[in-house]
Amino acid sequence: MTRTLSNDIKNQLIHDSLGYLLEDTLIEEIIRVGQLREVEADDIILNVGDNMKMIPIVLKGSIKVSRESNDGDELLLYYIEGGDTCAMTLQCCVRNSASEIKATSMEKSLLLMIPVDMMESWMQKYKSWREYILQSYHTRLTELMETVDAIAFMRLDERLLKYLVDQAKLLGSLEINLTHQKIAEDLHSSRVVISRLLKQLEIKGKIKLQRNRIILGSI
DNA sequence: ACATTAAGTGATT
DNA sequence: AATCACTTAATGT
Repeated sequence: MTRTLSNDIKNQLIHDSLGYLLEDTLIEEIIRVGQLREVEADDIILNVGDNMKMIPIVLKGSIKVSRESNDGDELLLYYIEGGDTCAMTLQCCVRNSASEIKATSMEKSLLLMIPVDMMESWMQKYKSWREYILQSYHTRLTELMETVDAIAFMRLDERLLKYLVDQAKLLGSLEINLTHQKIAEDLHSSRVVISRLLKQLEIKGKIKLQRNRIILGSI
């Protein structure tokens, strides 16, 4: 939660990220009720079992959404980037049920929190809001299918490479600062296996390995 | 110098 | 592809 940013900056940010998507009167309402929230890298925004009463829209940065099993095993589902929101959160907000997913920030990010109560009235009032939400659902579903495909049809080494490339694209850097352990968690594999596959990728010249860091040759 | 954590390796299932 | 058990390397105090 931050109050340190001036309202001017807040308004500017909202206009920049959402202005071309949503009608002006709605933007004004968003500015009125939305709260900015700054998160650091690796902050947990939403955990499994949480009850959210605010819907986050990502203004800056990116969020990782993952599934978690009872015993703490994870699986990466998809990412959310600037200007986008998470449909799953929406659903669990409206039904006021516990979250099925976990959301973690990948980098220092800026979120705009919208109280759930606004949702329903906006759905009625604003065509652009309905379209925005629907579009969000669609995007999420498409991305989800892509991950399902990856899990079902790709070998783990292909999946790993895709993961690295996605990561690089998202954070806009060929240097990926992750441990093998973290990668193994996202892909729901084990560290040893990931280490070995990474070694193979290095031998093939696709990446360079350092401690806590992987450098991609190209995207 | 020592402890801690990340990464590498061989063997086994 | 996963797991175990162990080694080696890098890093923080």
